[in-house]
Amino acid sequence: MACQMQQKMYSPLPRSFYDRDVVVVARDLLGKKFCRRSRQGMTCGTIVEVEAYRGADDPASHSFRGKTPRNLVMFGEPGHLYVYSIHAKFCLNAVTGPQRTPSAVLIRAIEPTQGIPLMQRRRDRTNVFDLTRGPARLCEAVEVSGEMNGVDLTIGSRIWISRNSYAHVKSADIVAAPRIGVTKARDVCLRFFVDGSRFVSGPRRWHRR
DNA sequence: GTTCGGATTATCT
DNA sequence: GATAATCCGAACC
Repeated sequence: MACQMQQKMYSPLPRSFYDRDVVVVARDLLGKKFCRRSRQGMTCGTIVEVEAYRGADDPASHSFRGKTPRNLVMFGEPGHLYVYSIHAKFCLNAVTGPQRTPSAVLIRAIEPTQGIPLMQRRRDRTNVFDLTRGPARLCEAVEVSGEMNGVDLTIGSRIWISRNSYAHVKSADIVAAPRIGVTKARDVCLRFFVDGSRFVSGPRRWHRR
């Protein structure tokens, strides 16, 4: 029985989860369990901060100027991992749908729940708040790099996202704010994070003017 | 082939 | 909060 429950908890979210509007998926990803199994061991955490990147209508999105070798995965099937490099670091996204729209959710921060010693070793940091706060820090902590670009998130072998019955995030607990680091479309609030979480990167409050 | 800038972070003050 | 470090992809020639 316990085994069955664990099986259900760890099973990856299905393709249909990702095959929806990118903003819906982004908000729905908050509170879900992010899982990464590597040769060194398991690292997991609760997703607390994300950003949505649309397609042709979003000048801040990589897919805004059409298909290139770099952003090819964004144009493909939803539910795949899109990894890109920036400033000599990596960031990881989940490709969303529907209708093959080139949209994706950037996962900016998780609250570590499993494999913390492994994360501390990879990051060369002991402070738990410095392990997975920020997209590039997260990638380093869970060992995701460019080689994993395009991996299917619905298989559940190396990397996946699952339901999390212990951390249900209500709509009222979600704060929307402008995306961090983007120079275009600054006025659009497509960054979402769990209100009150200490594991969120950047400003945790944002006042609408 | 060269230039340019970015969905960042660490390390200062 | 400001700045340097750092490297890859895209755009242009």
